[in-house]
Amino acid sequence: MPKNLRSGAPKKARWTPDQKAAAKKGPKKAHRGQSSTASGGATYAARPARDGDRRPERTERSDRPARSYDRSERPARTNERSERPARSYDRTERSDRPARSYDRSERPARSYDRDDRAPRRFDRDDNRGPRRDFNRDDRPQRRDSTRDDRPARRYDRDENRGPRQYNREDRPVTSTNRDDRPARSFNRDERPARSFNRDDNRGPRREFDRSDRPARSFNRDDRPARSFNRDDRPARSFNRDDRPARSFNRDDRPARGFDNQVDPEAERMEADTWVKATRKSVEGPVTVDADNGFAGLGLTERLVERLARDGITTPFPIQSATIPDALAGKDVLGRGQTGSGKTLAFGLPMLSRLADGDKAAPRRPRALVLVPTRELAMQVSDALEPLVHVLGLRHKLVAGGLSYTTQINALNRGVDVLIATPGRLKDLIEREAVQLRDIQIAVLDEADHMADMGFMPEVTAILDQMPEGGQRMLFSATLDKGVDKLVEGYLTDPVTHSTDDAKASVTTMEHHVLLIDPMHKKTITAEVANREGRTVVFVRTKLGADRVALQLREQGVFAAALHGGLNQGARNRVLGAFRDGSLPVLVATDVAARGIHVDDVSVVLQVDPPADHKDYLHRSGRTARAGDKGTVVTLALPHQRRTMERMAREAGIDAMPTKAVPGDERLAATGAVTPSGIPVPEDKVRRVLEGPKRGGGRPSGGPRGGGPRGPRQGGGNRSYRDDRSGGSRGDRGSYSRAARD
DNA sequence: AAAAAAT
Repeated sequence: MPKNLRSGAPKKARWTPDQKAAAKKGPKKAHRGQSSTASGGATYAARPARDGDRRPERTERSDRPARSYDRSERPARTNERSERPARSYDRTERSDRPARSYDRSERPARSYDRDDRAPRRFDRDDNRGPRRDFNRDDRPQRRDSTRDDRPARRYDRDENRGPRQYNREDRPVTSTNRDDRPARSFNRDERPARSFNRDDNRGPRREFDRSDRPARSFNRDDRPARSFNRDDRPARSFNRDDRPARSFNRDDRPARGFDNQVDPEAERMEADTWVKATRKSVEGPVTVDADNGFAGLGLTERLVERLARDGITTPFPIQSATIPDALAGKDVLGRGQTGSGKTLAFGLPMLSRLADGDKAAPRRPRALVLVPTRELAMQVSDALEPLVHVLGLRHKLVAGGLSYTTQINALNRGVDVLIATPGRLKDLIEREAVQLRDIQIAVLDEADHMADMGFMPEVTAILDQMPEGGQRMLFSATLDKGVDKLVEGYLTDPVTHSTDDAKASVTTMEHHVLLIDPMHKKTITAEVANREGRTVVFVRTKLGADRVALQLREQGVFAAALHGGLNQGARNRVLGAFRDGSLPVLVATDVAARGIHVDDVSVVLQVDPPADHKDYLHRSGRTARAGDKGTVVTLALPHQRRTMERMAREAGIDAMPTKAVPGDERLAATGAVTPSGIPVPEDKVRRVLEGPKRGGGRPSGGPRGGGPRGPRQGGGNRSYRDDRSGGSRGDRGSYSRAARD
């Protein structure tokens, strides 16, 4: 019997010794005499028979014909099910009941069979064989054999017992078949007694069920209602709201829809960016001024000009340091946090070098940029887009959550620069959609993250596919063991350039570590997050992100979660809403800790402390970008104080933990405002985060539309990336600031 | 723990 996962304690505990005794003396027992638990009997006693109970029918076994007749008339199959105990009874091997559900799960068609059961019942009593034949249309061999095959069947049952329960719980497919499955399997597990009861005392068991589990009996009788309930389930409905396509996906495994479902919108947004960038690149003539800092670095003139068109004329330190060496084809080890301008630091020389060579052969890209998250990949792709284009090169973003087709097609046409996350790239390599033997330049961005245990095997597998002697550039915030290994294994005489020291060097950033009582965490989180401007709230887990976002909304702070458990479309929408200002608070896992660029994040609030000082710096790097001011607030529970002190030391920040309570002036000093307490209406959340309308809406969706794109679309595709062109910062283009990361 | 591929 599986452990009772949900309730924590076995239901058995509820039975008094008297009840147990009663159970043992139960009527059914009398003729069965082998109930393995007392539960059925006990519950039986507890509940009087109802009109709806099948008992009477059952009792009347003798008039089987009549019965089968009744059965056929019975609309709900469920009822029949409950009668099954009789069946198990026939089978000497009761113990195998679980096996039965196992079979079920294996036979999707089963639900259909169910409707057919009425006849089956009939058969059952008299002639087992026939009945069975009827039900199992799909098993020819069985059909002809009647009694002979019975043993075999039992055998199966026994064997499958364990598996079956397992399947029930875990298999999405199951739920797909039956609307009520999830609830059901749940219940099953909770009621150990049930399977036992089944055999012996059908009636009792049933009563037990009914009285004990109102919801269930309700659902059973009334299936439609149940499916309805399904929609109400929080986690689920959340997803649903996000993804118009979801109902469509429903047939798929939930996990899949949730995780890596290819989102058409994500695809379209990708295409959209491309169009926009292309349009921008053909605006009026530009002159490269004499004081253009990029002019003297040796880059192809077209690139310098293209940058100037977007007002980018002064290289960041890491750029001026790295570019000459990178242009010379040397291996480069760049140390610097995101925000220091890494994308252009490797992107410009890479493209400049590629500009001269032959075009890429089909499926054989010439350069590879490997990044740890999809968002980062998109950001890099966007940043390089205009530059790639101006050189007449081609690039492609290859990452999970996007369709294989476009990626494979692009690769077939030939791609010069591949921007990829490791998983999908490896997948495509295995599918022979791409090979890396022509890679001349490889870049590892956020290498310290890529060197994580989880990433490392894939990363090295990919690196091993590339020819030796190619140029490798590796950018990392730190040089710890993992990165060291990459450097030793894959870089040759690297030139190291570092702008900062993996320490907090940004002087415009303020750090606060607040020592708080656990009971105040929710309130304080809401206070700190509730302020003018954008706030990024970091939490440790995906579940935590959802939870904190919900709690914030309940307290009147408009927030939404961003994490890897969302499908790509939802990720894009959330990030887009945050970037365009319609969503003030982003609650994220570390998926957003690195590289993600959003302007004007005034506060980074770490509800859960980061894992280490590197993460601290990466997370805090979401604020105070490019000279802006920013505040980093970290909440620490008492037991986290020492860790936080150490981390602050390692990160080079000056912030001793100080106690804080809700309404603290210390919080107010950072701009915190006590939230209204009026929950943010869910439809507002939906409105802001919803995808393109389906059914009756514009064919290709809302404002991000797929229609002809004219200048009026200047603001364009906000949910895909930062696009503030035309704003106060001038028309610096899509890679204005993001590119400097 | 999260992220990164799905089947």
